[in-house]
Amino acid sequence: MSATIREVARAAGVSVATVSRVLNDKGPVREVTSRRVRAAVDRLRYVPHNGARSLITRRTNAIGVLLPDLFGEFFSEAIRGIDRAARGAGYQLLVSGSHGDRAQAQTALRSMRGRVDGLVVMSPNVDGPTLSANLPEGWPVMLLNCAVDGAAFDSINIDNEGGAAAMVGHLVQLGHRRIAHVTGPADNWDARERRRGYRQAVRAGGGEVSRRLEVPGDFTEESGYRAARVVLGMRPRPTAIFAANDSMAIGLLSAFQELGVRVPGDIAVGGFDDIPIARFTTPPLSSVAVSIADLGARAMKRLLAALRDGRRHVPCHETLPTRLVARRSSGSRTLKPTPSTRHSRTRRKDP
Amino acid sequence: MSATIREVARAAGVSVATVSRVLNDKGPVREVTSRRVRAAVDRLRYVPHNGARSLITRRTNAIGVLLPDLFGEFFSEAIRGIDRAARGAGYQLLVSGSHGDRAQAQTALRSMRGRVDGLVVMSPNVDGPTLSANLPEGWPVMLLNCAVDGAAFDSINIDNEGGAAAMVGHLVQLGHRRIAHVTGPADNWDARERRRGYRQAVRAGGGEVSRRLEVPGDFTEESGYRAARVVLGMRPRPTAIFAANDSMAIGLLSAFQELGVRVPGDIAVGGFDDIPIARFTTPPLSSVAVSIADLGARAMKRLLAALRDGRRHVPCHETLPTRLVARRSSGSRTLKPTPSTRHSRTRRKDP
DNA sequence: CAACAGAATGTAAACGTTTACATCCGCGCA
DNA sequence: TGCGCGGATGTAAACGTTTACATTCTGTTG
Repeated sequence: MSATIREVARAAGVSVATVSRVLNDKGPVREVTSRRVRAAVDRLRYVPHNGARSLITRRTNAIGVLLPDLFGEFFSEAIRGIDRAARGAGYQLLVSGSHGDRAQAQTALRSMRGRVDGLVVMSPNVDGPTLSANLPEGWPVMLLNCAVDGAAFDSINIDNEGGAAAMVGHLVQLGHRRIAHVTGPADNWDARERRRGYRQAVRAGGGEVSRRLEVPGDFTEESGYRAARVVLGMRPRPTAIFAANDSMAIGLLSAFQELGVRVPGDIAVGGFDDIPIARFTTPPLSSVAVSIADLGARAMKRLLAALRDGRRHVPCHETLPTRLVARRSSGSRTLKPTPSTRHSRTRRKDP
Repeated sequence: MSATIREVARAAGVSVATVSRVLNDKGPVREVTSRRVRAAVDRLRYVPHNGARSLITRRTNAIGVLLPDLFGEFFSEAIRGIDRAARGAGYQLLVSGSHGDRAQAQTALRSMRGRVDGLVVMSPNVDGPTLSANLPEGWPVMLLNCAVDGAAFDSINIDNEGGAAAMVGHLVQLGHRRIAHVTGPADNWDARERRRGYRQAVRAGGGEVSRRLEVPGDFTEESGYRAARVVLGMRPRPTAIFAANDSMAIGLLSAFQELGVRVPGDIAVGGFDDIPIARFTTPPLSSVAVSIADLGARAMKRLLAALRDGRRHVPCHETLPTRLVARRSSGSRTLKPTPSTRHSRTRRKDP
């Protein structure tokens, strides 16, 4: 199909070693020879075979990315950040999404062997031991927002608990004492952490702590939509709701709009993630900003550093801070932002 | 680092050929031998080296995906669809995003050699010839939503023109005759096609066709936000706007809300893409649905088929139909959808 | 018991690179 | 002239697999 280095060598009348030297400019080679080789390369449209090359160099210049799923803003942002950092360092991305069960994850992991130099793993619903059991020994791995089990791996986590506490604290400060919570999936680590932050902040603020105020959700808009009716049915009725993510908060807003319940007049709403659309909902949604793209980029940077350090790298753990973004849905009396700042962060280029 | 097949062979007291046979279960091997080999594999935690394997088998079981960018709903959906289909067939994805200029695209292309069996290319702002010049000869390639130049490659395109015409026709049917259009970037193929559909439908409906009704945008929410004021300044004022994508339409809605302009009462709004959030805006946004994930999945399926056919595959072109989704922003008098159907399509699992 | 078929296993040559080492050549210098 | 030196180039051995082919077993049959 494609030309090999041997054919190029023959065409240029030199040895394969010389061609290799020209291509990677290593070692001495005369100008005239170099030109002859380059001409042959162009003529034959030669492109080096990366598989063969990485077999001998023991470097692939690729990073494997394991994701539990490929839905929505969150993962697309994460990939974007990872890709940006990887590209900057000359690395490619081998992406693998949707690992429902253990077997799938294992298969994906195995297929990475010999194709990548390191791994970024992001799976909030897979526990650490499972992972480490399936991982080849001594691979550079960066855990992203996983339930870390210990010091075995490098990891970066979002400060879910702190962020949730900040949002709930914000609601408390606005005078709310009965604050409902729409939770995420029970097996999701982020969701559990956020609930912990919620409980802690409610307690700290002297609000009512009760399981009855916690409505189970699953991170989908629909579950938020349904949760709205549940919350409205509570007696006495909560004056605020903290949804474990923005998608569910949007579901809440949508339901309230339909039911004629005013936000934040009748009930205040807060979300988590600050997805781009949050500033465009009606009313604009108060949320907790986590720069997912930065999270990804940072993970990749640290992985690359670990790759450079080699065996003498020591794993470390990091928690990324969040930022409270108060908009109208929580009833905060912040100034109305100007259009330019309102939109500045949002860059979407898709048709 | 990791064990090799040779070490496994030695540990099991057999030859490498036997190990290989056990692992790929090809050729006859006694049950007892097989068990010994498997035990050694487990003990050494052996995982085959895919690079070496694909060097000799000439198959990588990976597909390269070239994207112009990694922003937003559109691309994440596309990747999702592609990934789903690829995974189903046992293929991995080598993703490469953000190819601003030609050189970057070429670099990305080159780095694919020897790592993938085929390519899915999606770049609405790169012309065909440029691409084909950089592509290794005879590679299976599927063009996604590109400005196809001819019969050289396989391609799948969205029916941008038809979709835009459907939306504008819908507005015409509701009585609108002065319909403004917020365009996409000038160099974007989708954007140009949508404008063509807009013009054609306006003409067909006996509406006013004029360059002055076309406001330049760039697919960002912000450009839609700015376009709102431009449109409101037109005299006589248009009674409807068709935005070339939903992001810009959302920008329009946001601006109108701020300015106290009622939608659809004072002005009707239509978008394109039917991104998940469209049904949650206020008012819900009328749009043109294109199943991006299906687009990706379909592309991958056809690529895999082409891979199977090998040399006797003939390239073919396909146009994917769109579906008009009339919601309240256009003022259509459709029944209010029930909650369940409203939400059914939206599945997001991100925190 | 010889011969043989077929199953089980081993040997070694690929695949397309990189690179340590060997070789060759021209040149300055004793 | 002979020698050493360093720059330019070639040779061949890796890298970790698969697989055609050769070889060795194990029964079965004449």
